[in-house]
Amino acid sequence: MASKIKPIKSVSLVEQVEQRILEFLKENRFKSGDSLPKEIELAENLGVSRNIVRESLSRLRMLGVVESKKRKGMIIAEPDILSGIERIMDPDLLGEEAMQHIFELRLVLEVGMSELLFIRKKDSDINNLQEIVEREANDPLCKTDLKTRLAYEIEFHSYLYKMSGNGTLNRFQSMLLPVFHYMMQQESKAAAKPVRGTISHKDLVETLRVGTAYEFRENMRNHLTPHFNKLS
Amino acid sequence: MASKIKPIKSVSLVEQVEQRILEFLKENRFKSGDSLPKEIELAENLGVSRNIVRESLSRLRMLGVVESKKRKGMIIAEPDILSGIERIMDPDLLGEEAMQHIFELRLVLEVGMSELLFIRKKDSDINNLQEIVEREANDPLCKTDLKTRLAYEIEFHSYLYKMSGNGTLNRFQSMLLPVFHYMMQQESKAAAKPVRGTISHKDLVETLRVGTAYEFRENMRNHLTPHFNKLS
DNA sequence: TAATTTTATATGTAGGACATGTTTTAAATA
DNA sequence: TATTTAAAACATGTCCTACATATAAAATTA
Repeated sequence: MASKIKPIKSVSLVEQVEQRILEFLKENRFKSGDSLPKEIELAENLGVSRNIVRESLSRLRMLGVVESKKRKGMIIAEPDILSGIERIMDPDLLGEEAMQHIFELRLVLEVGMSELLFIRKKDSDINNLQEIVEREANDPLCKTDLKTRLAYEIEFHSYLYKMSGNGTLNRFQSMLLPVFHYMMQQESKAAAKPVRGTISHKDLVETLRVGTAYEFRENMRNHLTPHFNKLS
Repeated sequence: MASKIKPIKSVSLVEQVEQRILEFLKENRFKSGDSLPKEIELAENLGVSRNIVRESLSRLRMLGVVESKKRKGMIIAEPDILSGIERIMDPDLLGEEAMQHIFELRLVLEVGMSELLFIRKKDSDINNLQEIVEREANDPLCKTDLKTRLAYEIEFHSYLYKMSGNGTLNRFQSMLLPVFHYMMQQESKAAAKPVRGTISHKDLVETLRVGTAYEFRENMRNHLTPHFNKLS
């Protein structure tokens, strides 16, 4: 066990101010649309320069907590929990461990998503999925070209996220794509055996149409078997 | 249908610079530990003031993409995909829709997580879970006090995330807690009938011990039934 | 009254100055 | 010479002032 020396509170001024402003907003139950004190007032009240306040606000602006208009000042907005992630979800920036975690997350989401799909599926959704599957089946490239197959794979699974009716989930999936791409490439390089589960996209659509959430969940688990087998 | 006038690219300088720096890092395959050009150089090369560069770097610093030391300059770090979310995951800041999405996300994760649990479970984990369950069963407060029951609920489910062996997932769950708390309070206020699934924590532990990932998944789905029933 | 112009103001951008704490270099001491 | 100590150099951190820009609000005009 490490005898960690001491963490000490050596957070930057900007970070402290950011926290103070966030606390201020929470404690005072600021609602979307309310207007914030202006930068100079914040700076004076906090006893720091306007620069520091601006850096803090810039961070909050990035997270979608506040929005600012030229003369009107700054107003509260509903933060976007994904905006921060969006910028850095890139294989060139993330570490191996993070990538692995995210890849696993995708598997977890798709298996766990079943219930939402059955609650919110519409006939048009099934038809659209059917159309994707047929296009995939009739595409001769699909047998030979890995890139083509990957494209259908993505199109199909992306549609499922959209069907979930959960916008956050849906956006999250679109961010996952680069990581997904990267991991698939690694896989195809390493093993050179693009094993596929015994359950196809076609089967999944059929289950969505006439099956149950429970069946779909297990079929999806089966469909993803090659990926699960890679875990340890 | 809206005839949206024009979005136009009216992004702030800070945002542009942030993007440019991120692109710069990606394109040049910067690795963790590499050092960035100094602020003044960035400012000169980009043709903006040092203030702008600093605001951009402040954002990247928040996301964990870079770290800075007094004289050494700034170095690349492995970004933390959750650091942005962490600050704003608060019922007082999030909107109703986001809260709903997050709550659903929790359900999806816990059902989908089963496979990871069975891949990574250890005997000590089972024993620890068993201990939690027994403590819960022997606590007389559990029958009457909703707060106590909620505490056990959280302790149990939190441990599952820890067991998943996925640090990202685990941290994410700890952030979810405030939202979870909030939603549970809303539920108990509205219906006043804390319905519980037919599968108890004890059952789940037993399934973890002697069952399969498939059984656990369905049992967890059952355990969460009251929450799923609230969805539409 | 309605349309137009002007004004006031809060944010956006720029650039200079100094503080702070490291790292390197140089000086001083043994 | 080797080691310790002090000085200088330097990048980030903080503060300040000034001005640009856009727009809500006020004043003016038709």
